[in-house]
Amino acid sequence: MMQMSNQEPTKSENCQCRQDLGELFDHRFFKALCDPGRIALLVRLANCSEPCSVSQIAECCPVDISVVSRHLAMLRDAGILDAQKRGKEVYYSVRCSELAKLLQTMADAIKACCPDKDSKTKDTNHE
Amino acid sequence: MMQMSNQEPTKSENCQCRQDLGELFDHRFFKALCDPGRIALLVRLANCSEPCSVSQIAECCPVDISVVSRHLAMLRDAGILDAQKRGKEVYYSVRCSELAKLLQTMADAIKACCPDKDSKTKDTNHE
DNA sequence: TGTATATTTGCACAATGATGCAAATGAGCA
DNA sequence: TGCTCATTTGCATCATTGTGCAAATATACA
Repeated sequence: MMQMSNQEPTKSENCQCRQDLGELFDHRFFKALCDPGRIALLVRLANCSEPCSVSQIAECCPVDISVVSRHLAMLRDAGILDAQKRGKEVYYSVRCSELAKLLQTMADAIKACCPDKDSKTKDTNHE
Repeated sequence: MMQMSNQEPTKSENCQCRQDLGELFDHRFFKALCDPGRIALLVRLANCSEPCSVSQIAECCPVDISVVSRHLAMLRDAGILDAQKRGKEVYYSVRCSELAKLLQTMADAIKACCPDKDSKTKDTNHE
């Protein structure tokens, strides 16, 4: 999941949100991040400049390493993390660009739904 | 929750993400949106230009109205929706500005963590 | 006050999710 | 091949969550 499907806002209406909000806001993405432990893993990896192995990540976690492994796999399946195998170890890292882009797209979509355009709409369809 | 706490990136380091990612990414926010039914409610309300009552919203939902009421309350408690009572009815609407701002802040925070600054960093700390 | 409508809440039950342990799988190395 | 380490997976258990029904609460109105 988390395919970005780079679709421009159609701006056929002055409300751009009627099109694809349901697809953009995928509950699986939010489900992946609804657990405090998984959030912690994301933060841990985001603060890390390099990919980290499961063991390295699990060092600072109070839970069993199998739990960490499962959580990392969930974040990977949600498109939030990237995993690459080097030897016996699996190195996880945050898919920063994709994640940032998705959040940005969500922010823009919600912004486009604002009834009062106080948030400085960049496409001012003046009429 | 969902207090925005308008803190500027400190940019003391070239990685701005080390500060408050853990607070910014609140699992309660994601938990509120991890259910497909609640996502549908958010989309429904975002597509609506005006606030809608619980009954109006529940009309297009396959679940009991009590479930809708509970879901709306969860989204309200998460800071995603606004509720205001008019007579016997409670009208819900999306807190567009706040929601967009939160998503934007998250996007920026993740963007700042990108190891390769391919995503057009707006604050180019050139060195 | 009594009635009707809108919404919320208590409760029970089913479904889902998180966790730890142990076993299995995969990869490097002697 | 046999051994070791890293990671994943099966399984059982416990906790959390979603759901619907019924009752309770809140508000408007006759």
